[in-house]
Amino acid sequence: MEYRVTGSGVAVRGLEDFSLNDTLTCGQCFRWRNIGKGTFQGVAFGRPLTISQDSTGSIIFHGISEEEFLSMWREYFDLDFDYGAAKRKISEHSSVLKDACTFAPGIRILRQEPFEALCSFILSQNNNIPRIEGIVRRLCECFGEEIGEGQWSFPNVERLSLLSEDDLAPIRCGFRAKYLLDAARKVARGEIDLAEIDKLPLDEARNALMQIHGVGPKVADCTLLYGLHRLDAFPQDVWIKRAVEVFFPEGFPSVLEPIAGLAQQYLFHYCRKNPDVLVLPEE
DNA sequence: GTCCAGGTTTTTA
DNA sequence: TAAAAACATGGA
Repeated sequence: MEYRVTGSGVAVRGLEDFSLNDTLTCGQCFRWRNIGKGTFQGVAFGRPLTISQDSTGSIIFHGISEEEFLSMWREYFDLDFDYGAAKRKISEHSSVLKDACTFAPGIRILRQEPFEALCSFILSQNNNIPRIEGIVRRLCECFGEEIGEGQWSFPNVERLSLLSEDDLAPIRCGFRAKYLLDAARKVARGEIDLAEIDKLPLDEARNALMQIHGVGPKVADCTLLYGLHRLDAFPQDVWIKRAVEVFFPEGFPSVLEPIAGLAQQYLFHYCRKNPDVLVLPEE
C-alpha cells in the first residue's frame, strides 16, 4: 500500500480490490453520506472525514494529516489485508461465490467502532437500510457531539446509558429503544466488555453478546464481524438464509469458515442487488 | 389499506 | 419444543 501526502490530504494510488462506493454502500455501515462525484462524508472514532475515489481508482483522504491517516484511517478501511488472496479462496469453492466476488470485487470489511456496530445492528432488526440510516443519524444528532459542520460523533456509552425510553423518542426507533438502552447500560457497567469478548472463541463471544436483551444470533454476529473484525462470524439475515437454502443445501463450505463473514458480505451484496438469483427456476 | 424491512421476544398450541 | 404473533415506524 503506497500513499503520498499532498496539499489537500493523503492520496493512495494503485490499491487493488478497493471500491469506496461498494465498501460504504454494501450494508455494513450506516453513517457515510454520498455527496456526489465519488465522494463520501462520514465519521468514525469521533473523527470526521471526506473521502473520494476517482475513475482511476485513486483514493483521496481529504484534509487529514499523515499521522491521522496512518494511525486510524488506514486501519479503519483495512488497507493492509490481502483481499485478492481471500477472494481467490472464496471463489474456488462455489460458482455463486465466484460471481459474488466478481460482482463487487472492491468490498472491504471496515473496522468500525465496536459499540457503534453493536448499537447500529440492534437498530437494524426488522428494519430497512434507509430507515436504519435515519435512526442512527438522529441518534448521533441528538446525543453525540458536533465535531464538524453537520457532522456528529456517535454518542458515548455513558451518555446513552443514562437515557430513558422517552429520551429516545425523537430518534423514532420504535420497540428497539429498550434494546439499545439495555446494551448501553450493560456496556457502561462493564457487564459487557467488548474488548474482553474479542478474546473469546466465536461461540462464547456470541453467547456473551446475546446476554443483551434484543441481541440474537444475527446481531451478535454483525457486532463481531463489523465491530471486532471477526471474519469468521457469519451473520445470517433473511437474504443469506435464502441464499444458503438455494446454493448450499448441504451447508456453507466448511473450508471457508475462517473467512465466512467476508464471503457472506460479497454474497449479501450480490443477492440484494440481483434478487433474481434467489428465485428457483420454474418447473 | 396492506405489506415489508440485514430479527428478537413473547405468546400460543 | 415449535410455530405464530407482536413489536414501532414509515415508505412502497
